Amino acid sequence: MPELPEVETTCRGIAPHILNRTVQDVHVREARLRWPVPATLGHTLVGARFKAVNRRAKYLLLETDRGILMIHLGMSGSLRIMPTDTPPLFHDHIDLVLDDGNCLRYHDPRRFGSFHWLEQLEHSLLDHLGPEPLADIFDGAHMYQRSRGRRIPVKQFVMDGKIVVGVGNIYANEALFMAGIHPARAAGRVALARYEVLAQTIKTVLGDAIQQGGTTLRDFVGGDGSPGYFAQQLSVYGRQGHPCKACKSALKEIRQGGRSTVFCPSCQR
DNA sequence: ATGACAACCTGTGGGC
DNA sequence: TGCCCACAGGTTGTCA
Repeated sequence: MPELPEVETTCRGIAPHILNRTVQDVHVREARLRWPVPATLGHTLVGARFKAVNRRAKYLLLETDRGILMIHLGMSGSLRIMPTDTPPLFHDHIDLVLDDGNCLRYHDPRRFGSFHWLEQLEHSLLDHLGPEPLADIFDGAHMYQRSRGRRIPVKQFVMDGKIVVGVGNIYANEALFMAGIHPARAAGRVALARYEVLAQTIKTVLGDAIQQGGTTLRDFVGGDGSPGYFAQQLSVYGRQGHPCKACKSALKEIRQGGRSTVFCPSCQR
């Protein structure tokens, strides 16, 4: 489900509600996520106080005075703040009960998300991650340099977390459209100047989506339960067969790496 | 190293 | 109406 803007929206939404709160109790109703939720999570977390809420790639890093809770939302995960006595719904797998009558509740029908406990800010899943797309060190030169000699389609290249993190299927489609680059073009055959444009469109589309509270297609909700409003600004994703907003040509859909790609065959070369 | 693909899991929508 | 298949915002692991 969530790409970087949705994770960032969640991060900002829950932060004010959990900062300086202490975990009173932990309920794990379903431990079978992408990786098993540690059986000791409750023991470790009860009594811990949240000190900072950060994000790295699509991982949420909830820092406590004892260690760090690392959460990934997978395809269908969401985190919400609600009164502890709210009856859990189907697929509400985990509650972190706070000391103010609220809880942080994790909902995830497909169970592709994960909970990890870190003693230090160090984990194999965080190794080898590419730069943050909104950081200055991520630029066209970086993509250009990393793409030389590669035949992989540029769409799949920008979705590779070792190149740049956080760009999922929706925003990869949108950024390529904005940059006028054909998604099937080999990554190694995109010129530096075009990568400079692409780096900028990635930053723009992610930044705009964060401002809109993310994209809600089906079920994404932020920390307060409200949806994101970026879906209405999508130019290509989900608009196959509809007219290009720039040239009115019919948008085309193809499959790349098992994922849907939508683009304008006229504007994108 | 690279790239292709299966795997993890549930829900939904379209076609018949 | 009901059934079956394809597909959905992600990522890891395996294999050639």
